[in-house]
Amino acid sequence: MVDISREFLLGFIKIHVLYHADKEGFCGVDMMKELKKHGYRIGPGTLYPTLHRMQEGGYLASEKRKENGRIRIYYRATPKGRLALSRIRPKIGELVSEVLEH
Amino acid sequence: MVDISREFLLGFIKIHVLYHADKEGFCGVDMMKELKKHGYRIGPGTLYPTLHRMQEGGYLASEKRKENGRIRIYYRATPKGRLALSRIRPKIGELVSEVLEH
DNA sequence: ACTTATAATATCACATAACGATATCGTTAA
DNA sequence: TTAACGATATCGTTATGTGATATTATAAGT
Repeated sequence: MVDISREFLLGFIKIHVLYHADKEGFCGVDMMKELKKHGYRIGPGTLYPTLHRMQEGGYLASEKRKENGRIRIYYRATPKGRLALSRIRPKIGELVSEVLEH
Repeated sequence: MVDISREFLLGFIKIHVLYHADKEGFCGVDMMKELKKHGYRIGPGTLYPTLHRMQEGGYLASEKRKENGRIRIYYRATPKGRLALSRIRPKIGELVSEVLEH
């Protein structure tokens, strides 16, 4: 655990993934860059298995696209993924009202 | 994973734990009740090892107290725990501005 | 055409964590 | 003294996290 607060924030990463998968779709490297912008350092050895599991769990669907000759795998949220996101939202609200506002 | 969004929310539970450990201290059963109020079902087999790990990681300190004859172990946040919490707060803010507000 | 560089994704091996079921341990009530 | 109970601990299995490394495919250089 490199960063002091890493163990608390792994779920946050997945939620960001779900959100972006719902909003616009992304491939692995896109997501790593996006997460880096938010201050999360996540390596391919963590991200890719996570994407695979989220897909197996039915939260994400993937599609292979050729782009500049490269094959890239794009992920989108499934209905189940969107449902999960909608259930997570109020929990974020609770966390805020407790941890941020008090 | 019983609940659809459980895997995303485990970190939330730890953050609630950290928050309450900072604010008022608690013992295991208190925490289970508190989390239940927030809609998280967490069993002793998950909570206690988590508390132990958080203590080993230096986030929590514990103190045994006798209460109605029962020995109960109370947990408080350490300086490191409070530091972690202060680093987590802005991440919650980011999550909100992205997932809740957009 | 062949080699090299590069970019995206996948896998391996090990360590750590989640969690239901069950056990332990100490105290009070009968 | 022992039965019941409440709080915490442990076990065993399965799942997850992670760095390091491999694979795959195209593009660029010679």
